[in-house]
Amino acid sequence: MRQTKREAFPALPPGFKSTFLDALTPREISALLQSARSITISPHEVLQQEGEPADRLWLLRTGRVAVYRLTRGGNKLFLRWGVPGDAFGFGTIVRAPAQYLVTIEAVQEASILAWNLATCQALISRYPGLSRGVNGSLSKYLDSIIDMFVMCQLQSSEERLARVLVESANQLGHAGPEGIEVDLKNEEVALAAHMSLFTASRHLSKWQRTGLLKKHRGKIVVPSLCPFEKDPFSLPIPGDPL
Amino acid sequence: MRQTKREAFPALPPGFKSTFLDALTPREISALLQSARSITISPHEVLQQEGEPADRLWLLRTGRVAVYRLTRGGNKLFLRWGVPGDAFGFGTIVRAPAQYLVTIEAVQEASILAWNLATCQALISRYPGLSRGVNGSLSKYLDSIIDMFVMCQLQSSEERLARVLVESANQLGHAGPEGIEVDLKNEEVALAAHMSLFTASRHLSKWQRTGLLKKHRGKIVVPSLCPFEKDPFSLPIPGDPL
DNA sequence: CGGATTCTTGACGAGAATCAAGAGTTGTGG
DNA sequence: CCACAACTCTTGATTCTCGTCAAGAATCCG
Repeated sequence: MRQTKREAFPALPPGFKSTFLDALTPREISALLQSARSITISPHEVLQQEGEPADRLWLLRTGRVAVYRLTRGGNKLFLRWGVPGDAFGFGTIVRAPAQYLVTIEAVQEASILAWNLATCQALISRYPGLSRGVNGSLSKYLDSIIDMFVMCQLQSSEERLARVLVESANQLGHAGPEGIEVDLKNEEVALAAHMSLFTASRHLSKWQRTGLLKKHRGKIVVPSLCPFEKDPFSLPIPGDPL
Repeated sequence: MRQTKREAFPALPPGFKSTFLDALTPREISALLQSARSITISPHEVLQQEGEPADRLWLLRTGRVAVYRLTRGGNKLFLRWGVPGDAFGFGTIVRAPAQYLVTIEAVQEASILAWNLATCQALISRYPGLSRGVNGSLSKYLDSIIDMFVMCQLQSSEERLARVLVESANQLGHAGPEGIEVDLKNEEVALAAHMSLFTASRHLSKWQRTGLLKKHRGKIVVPSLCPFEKDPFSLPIPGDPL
């Protein structure tokens, strides 16, 4: 119902849905959008880097981003994908002055709305619904991080990779002649599934031999036969490890 | 400054500090405390169980609790310690109707303030500062979970155990004749450090041989020589793995 | 055609879980 | 006060998963 109204906003793409805006009235959303600055970024561009002072709040309009932590060695530790409707940079309004605590990078061409620190502070004191939106978003992130943590602690590399493939197909995949195509390199899937490049390659090769999927350079194709419903890779996996 | 005022509340122990209450005025805190119910629980008692409908918001007054997830096999996946000032059960106010998504259990005798669902809803619409308190708490938890995740992905079992010991000594430890005593069984330390009982035992034995600590049944004693400042176990560990 | 990426595969080894057996500690009841 | 049971901890042997390294194959691009 409220969503129907929100679709009327020219600044937001049709079908746009955001936990972040859920607690706001259409009038408030309108005011929020007007005070935002619109940005476009390309794949591999970095939106925010952990450690930098947090002075911007973002709302992803279209496209996809990856959220990760950098290790001391400069490696990436994947945390989650960001999809349209996701907001980032909460440190800016929650515990200013703060620093970003994750790094965010585009994986697809993305369009973003941004508010600077001063605007955020003005908005937050004016619209209490904004705080509740932040609550909802933070709570969702917390949930998803806990899930990711549980996954990494309890599942084998094979299970993790399968899950990542299904999630990626859902979130980043697009229909192709042979099925759903996911434009990710082995390195990127491995990152998201928290395993080495080689382990990922081995599992993927095995699945390709079994005919579960087809691989190309920088792309994985899974047959579109109902893989959206249930994890198709959960079957070939031996006994439930729990 | 605000903290000085808060110490005046008879319902709160002296020195009590809580992110959750930080955004509220003394008057609001007073109202909040009056509408709370006070509870006491003993070690191993379960405060909330994941999956149950979230109908209570908690604030830990004194004592310690453990926050964890249950696996399908009934095993525990440790997430964090809860210390006085920590609040739990945010689902109750953030996305009602909700279910608890973690299990919380006392590890020490604990005293807790609780608000039921109806009260929460009344309070949340009345005091916008409450939302900001929730924001701060959620953001803190998110940060700590990410840290825990990073730790588990990048550090060896030895490093993790060392870190857990130091943290446990800080949070649960009490002074004894030979040093700081931590009343945890091997099984519990292993749980917190995310490793098997046996791996934990091996590392602890090794450290005991080196003289870094002393062990008893259900208790670990670390010499109180400045272990509060810096991780004393970081030294014997070989090259930095990153 | 090079040159740069990306991917594959095998060999090897480190780390940690599992299993098994037993030693040490605590508490209880006779 | 001792004997026994229950619990907790230790240690070694074994196994498994997965990361690392090395070498080379496949693909893409200028």
